[in-house]
Amino acid sequence: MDHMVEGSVLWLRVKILSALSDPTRLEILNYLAEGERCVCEIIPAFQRSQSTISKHLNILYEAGILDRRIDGKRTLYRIKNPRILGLLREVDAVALDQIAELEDAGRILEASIR
Amino acid sequence: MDHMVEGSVLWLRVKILSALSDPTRLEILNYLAEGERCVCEIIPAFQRSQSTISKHLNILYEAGILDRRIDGKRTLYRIKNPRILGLLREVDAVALDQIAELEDAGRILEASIR
DNA sequence: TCATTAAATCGTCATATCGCGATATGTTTA
DNA sequence: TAAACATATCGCGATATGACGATTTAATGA
Repeated sequence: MDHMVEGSVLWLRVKILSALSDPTRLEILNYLAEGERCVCEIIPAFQRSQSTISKHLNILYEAGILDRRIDGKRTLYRIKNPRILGLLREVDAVALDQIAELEDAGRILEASIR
Repeated sequence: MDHMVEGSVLWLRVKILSALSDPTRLEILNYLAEGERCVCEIIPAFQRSQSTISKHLNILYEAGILDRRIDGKRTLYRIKNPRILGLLREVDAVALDQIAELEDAGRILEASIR
């Protein structure tokens, strides 16, 4: 990410994809798919420290994936662009294709043993 | 990626997204969208060393994104699942939404100055 | 105003990633 | 079989990332 111009489409693509390529952040997005939640609700939902969750939320925010608003002493986060959920479903589709392929290979192997 | 079970859907999702979250690899995929190419063609198309390109290709291969076949002394790589191209288009759509949003903000700012 | 609560930020480890040159492996060709 | 070619792999330095506890910032409420 060094030779890239900040704000270029390639740079944005990488920023979005990097933000998504972490298991905790994917689970947070899954959790937020239900709707807006405050940090105080998100923290207990995951086995991570407050500072870790806060950092993950900020990464998703900086990548333009989450939006946030402050309400009193709480901060509420929500998915900014619902298109991101479609994107994640596409990732799932690719992952499921890979699993199906493995299962096929397994069946063929089993059949060849018998 | 520590508490995850290898082969789980979450693990696969992260593996796919991590493989995609690098500018060189995104450009390689863009290049391979045209069709199968040998490593000897891919290397000169990018400002990276042979070993670096080879490693990037292997990461994409390990993530199940590319397929490869050996033909004589060359290795040919191609996109395995065309669905990955749809996925990348979705990423672009999100990135373009973000650019559009920035441009809107710019227009509003400009108008407020005048 | 002082204590409490909520969240962000800082400092620091441990680990992962990217890049490169050097080297190893394998294939064709002379 | 030796030289040349194509690619993968190794080893290493520089930088990035993720995790945590401690600290800071900010708002509320007693």
